[in-house]
Amino acid sequence: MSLEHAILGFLREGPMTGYDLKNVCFDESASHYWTADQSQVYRTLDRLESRKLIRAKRERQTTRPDRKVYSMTDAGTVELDAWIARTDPPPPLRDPFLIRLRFASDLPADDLLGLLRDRRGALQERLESLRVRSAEEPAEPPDRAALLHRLTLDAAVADVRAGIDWIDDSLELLEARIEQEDPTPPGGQSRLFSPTRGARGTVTDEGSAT
Amino acid sequence: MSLEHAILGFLREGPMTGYDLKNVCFDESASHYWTADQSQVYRTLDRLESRKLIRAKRERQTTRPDRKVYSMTDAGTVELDAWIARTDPPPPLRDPFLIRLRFASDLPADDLLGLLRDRRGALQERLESLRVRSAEEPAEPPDRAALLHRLTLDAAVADVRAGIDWIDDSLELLEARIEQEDPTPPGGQSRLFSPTRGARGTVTDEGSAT
DNA sequence: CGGTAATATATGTTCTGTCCTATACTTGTT
DNA sequence: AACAAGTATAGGACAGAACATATATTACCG
Repeated sequence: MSLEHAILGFLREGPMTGYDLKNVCFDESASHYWTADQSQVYRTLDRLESRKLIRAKRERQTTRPDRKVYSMTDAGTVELDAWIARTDPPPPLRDPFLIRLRFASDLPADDLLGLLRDRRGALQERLESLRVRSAEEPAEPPDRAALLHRLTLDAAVADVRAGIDWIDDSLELLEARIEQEDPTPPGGQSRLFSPTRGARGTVTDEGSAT
Repeated sequence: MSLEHAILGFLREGPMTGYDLKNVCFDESASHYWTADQSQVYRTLDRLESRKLIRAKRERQTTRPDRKVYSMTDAGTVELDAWIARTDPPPPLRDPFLIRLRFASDLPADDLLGLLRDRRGALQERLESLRVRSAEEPAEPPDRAALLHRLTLDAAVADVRAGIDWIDDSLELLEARIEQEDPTPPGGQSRLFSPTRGARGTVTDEGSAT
């Protein structure tokens, strides 16, 4: 359902081909909150067309293969507006990493901490790439649609940051607990230099304070 | 894959039936980071058994229908440990609400704000139920496994709070923008009493500061 | 001339997850 | 006696998504 309406949303802003939807809309514009496979896009377009929510116009091209330019119908606009006004519960958190963590109690202490640090690194990378994308957007959104797009980026950033902060808190709790369980640190190695965590601020205001 | 390993994880802590896995493990213990359908649990158990990662023992019961108690095999333990040590990228954010928001620019201002406020309410409810569940857990986790379980709860709480904070920021930005676009507030209704947002602290320290 | 990349669409297959229905036995309620 | 609720397992049907592969055209590069 969501993909259908995302496509309707994009098509309302202007006619487009399946190719553009995939490579421009989903890969470049919406990938931080929704992704879609190429095959999924084309099949969904077929379905939307057969339901008369969009309409296709085949275009002969001399320099490129033929393409089908889709545009909204009135029925499509109605359907989209109805869907947008709908309210349904926020999607539940669903993260394999938390399964791992939950059952990682038998891991050697270092591996356990390593698990968290790896995840932290991955989130940090994601945050950086979101920062880049954010920077590409106009600082002052020109219209309401641009502002809403900006808000979706903010949501993704907030999500990743929350993950990083949670990891930092978890690392602290775990390190304390591990020390308490085994009061003999292995050869001064674990406590003496700890590349564990940067200052919290570094995470929060994206590097400017490094 | 994840469900399989979640089941292996639970079974490592002790033999269990499909019924218990569904009603105790997934519905009560793990629901804040992973859920599973009843039919999915039983089918996954079948699959794990056929792959020799778990083993079933049929138990005749006089007072209740027969049940199959599953327990781990050595192969299952190996598989679980390997999976836990694996590192894969954090799941991308994937939220239909952000699709709605992104394409909601044509909505009347009040409806747009209503969309966000509704979502905020739903998240607040979720936060409350997490708070209740958190309170049921021992304040000081007795062992490492209990600590890890606690961390998963913290992750869920952090996730929901990030969502609420993001909404609050978004409401502020949107209200400013709407006012700027239409400098004539409709009959003093929108600005005079604004049930829009509680103090930020209220969200963060769960109601004690109401 | 051959290979790769970009443009453009389409289909087959598989997996995960959800919903629904069915079956069977026991206990407690009306 | 009928019915609901709890315990316990199972399977059909289907939607959404992921993965793989196929095909056609043109442009560019070595």
